[in-house]
Amino acid sequence: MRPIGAVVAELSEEFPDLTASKIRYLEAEGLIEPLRTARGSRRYVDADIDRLRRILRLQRDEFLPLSVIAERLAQPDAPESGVGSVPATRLRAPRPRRMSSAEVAQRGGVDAATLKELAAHGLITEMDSSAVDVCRLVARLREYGIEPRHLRSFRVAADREVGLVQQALAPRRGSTSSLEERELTAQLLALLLDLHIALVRQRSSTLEA
Amino acid sequence: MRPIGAVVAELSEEFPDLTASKIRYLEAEGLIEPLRTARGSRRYVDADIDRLRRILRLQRDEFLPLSVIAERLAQPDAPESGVGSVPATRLRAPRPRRMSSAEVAQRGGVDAATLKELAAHGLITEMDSSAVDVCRLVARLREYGIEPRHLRSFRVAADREVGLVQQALAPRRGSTSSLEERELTAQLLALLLDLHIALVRQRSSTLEA
DNA sequence: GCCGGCGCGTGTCGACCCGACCATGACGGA
DNA sequence: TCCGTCATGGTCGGGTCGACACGCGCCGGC
Repeated sequence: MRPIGAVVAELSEEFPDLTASKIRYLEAEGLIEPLRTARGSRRYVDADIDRLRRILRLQRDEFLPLSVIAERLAQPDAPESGVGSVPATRLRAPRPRRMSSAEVAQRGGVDAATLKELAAHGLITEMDSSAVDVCRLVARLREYGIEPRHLRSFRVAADREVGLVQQALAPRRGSTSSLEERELTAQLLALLLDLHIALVRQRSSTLEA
Repeated sequence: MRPIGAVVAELSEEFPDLTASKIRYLEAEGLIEPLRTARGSRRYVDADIDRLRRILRLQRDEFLPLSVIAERLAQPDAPESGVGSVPATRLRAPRPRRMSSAEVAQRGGVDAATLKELAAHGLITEMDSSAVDVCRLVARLREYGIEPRHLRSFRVAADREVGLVQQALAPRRGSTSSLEERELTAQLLALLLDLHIALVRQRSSTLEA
């Protein structure tokens, strides 16, 4: 239950260039709504401070624009860590362009032999921009001693992941537009990706101990 | 070796609202420097296109300001794939807190039975904040008819992924500080995660056709 | 009487878009 | 062959929008 000046003082440790002006602006943009005294003076409770702190961190650490921050705080879906949306857009956006093998190899920074190896292990099925990404990643993994043959299980995992989505959406087949279907596919894949991430994190944290 | 219009055409698939004006602006800001013909017309080679694509992805997917993008591209640390940093921070950041099963179930929005099922399938091994994430995701996947038993392969995939990292870093064991080691682990996991994403994308794009 | 708070207007910076105006090269018709 | 026109690309200056900083004049309380 503090006035705006106290809020600035309290948060100025973590955010030295926070000003009352900025806090008012955030309110004008609908990101916070503090209580008001009878005279119109703003009063902030602990929950407001917490929310404010989260907003400022998202700005400072992740450079998010306020509009995106607002969205993210509005959805209690994935409140901590709040990544979710990133794999979603990443999965949805780029519609791949077909290329020649030579182009893929060149852009991906690998030689023809490596490319053949990747195809043989099922890591590349289409020659397009996603294949270029795969090449680049494989090249970097090599620096750590990880070879394409070690990565076969990734192919299996990806196949299952996509297969699961296909299976889950099979009942709706035909009853929705193809646009909606693409959207649904992207959403489901994003969810599964988050699950994958969460599981890996769980494993790797036990690994540290 | 294409003029600016061709660049716009080529990239407008992935970035529909890309304009020549914007490309010129990015050049003015020092993010790209294409060749020039004798007459002064800009000419872009493949490397320029790749760099441009990375810049645009960082803008679209991570909302980074150009100044930060410039920095990031200047350092060859984790330049490729552009995503890397996101799973990296996601993987690195939250140090898990241990909780009771009841708390995990409550926070994750599932009942005790579901939690037991998840543990039985190996999807939850530790009762901590990552387990809460898993619960939430599973709950949402249920809306699509995907049950915990369908997700066993995810456990396997996560195990292999972490195992691979462990194996790859085994030779360096002891020769580096534990801090560096954690950093390396996070980097490698991020790379593998990107690979996973790229593979899934490749699969799902063939699925559409 | 001074300080903290209020709203309001104006200024700034980043990230662009757009229109004006000029140069070039390819074209089709007189 | 010459000429008009059109598509494409160049610079330059102004306009816009988001995200603020700052200063003003005005209040109310101690």
